[in-house]
Amino acid sequence: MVTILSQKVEKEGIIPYIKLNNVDNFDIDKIFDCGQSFRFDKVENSLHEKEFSGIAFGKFISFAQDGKDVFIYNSTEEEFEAIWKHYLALDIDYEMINVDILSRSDSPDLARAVEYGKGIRILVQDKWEAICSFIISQNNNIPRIKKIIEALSQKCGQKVELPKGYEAHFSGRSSLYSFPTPEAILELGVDGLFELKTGFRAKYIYDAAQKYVNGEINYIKISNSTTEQAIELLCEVKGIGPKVASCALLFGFEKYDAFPIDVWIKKVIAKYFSNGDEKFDPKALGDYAGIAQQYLFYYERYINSNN
DNA sequence: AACCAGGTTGACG
DNA sequence: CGTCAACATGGT
Repeated sequence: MVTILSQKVEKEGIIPYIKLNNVDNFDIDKIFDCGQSFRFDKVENSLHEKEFSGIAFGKFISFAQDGKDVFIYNSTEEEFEAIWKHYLALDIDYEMINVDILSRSDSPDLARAVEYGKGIRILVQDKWEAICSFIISQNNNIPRIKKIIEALSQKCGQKVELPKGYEAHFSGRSSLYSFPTPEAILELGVDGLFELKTGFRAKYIYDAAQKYVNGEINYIKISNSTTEQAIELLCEVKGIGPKVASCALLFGFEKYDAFPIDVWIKKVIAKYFSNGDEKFDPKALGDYAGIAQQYLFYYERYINSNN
């Protein structure tokens, strides 16, 4: 499905990158602009039509795109196979998923949302990072979520180096520190977290770190559970409710039927999926309801930004 | 100067 | 069980 067209090797002035050609259902702007990840920023004055760079899995990485050509800077072929291919969901058949979603409902609005959101991919993010990030996201807005996560990373993450020659691919806004481990969060303590302007979420983050380290939150067990059970497991952490749990599962655990219900989606349900007073059940949208949710979310925000 | 931001908690009917 | 203020902080 995805082939590596070329891999430039490091030599005078030419930095290594990977190029993939003819990639369908893939749009870098939509992927990094739909609110699922917080550590990537658009690269201004990119050599490509669109480019986002940031930190994931402790590495600086940049994803760029011209038409159906995708470029990955600062990755070897081995790393691409081991990490980025899965992270970008390039091993997942979105054509099939879109067909499946559309087969679950005859709503023309859903069809429009899928059409409009085509190209979004659910990243497969680090599990701890997803849990922690979406705790921070509660009752908060995206710019400030990013700011808090950056501060947290600078405070107790690991320094990540920007390889020589990659300055042009660095957005310059995101910092060069990895996302902190739960152990580092424990060392920082509730007071340290509070100083980073996390507010009432400080004790929530600490509790999550504690339960992640001592095994009360067992990511293997969560992975092997049904989405319904996994939500219950995650909700044992103070500050994780059904919405945050669903986000962590959708964005970190490949639980594509997890369906986070936030204020926007509430509006979507009321507008498009209200059948009298019968309650809407996300199960109606099938095994990929969470991906449908992303399409609907992205579409609804677009509708509301143009009026 | 109020009100909101991709929610959750704990208290109260 | 459903409802609702309070919760930090920064931006309009």
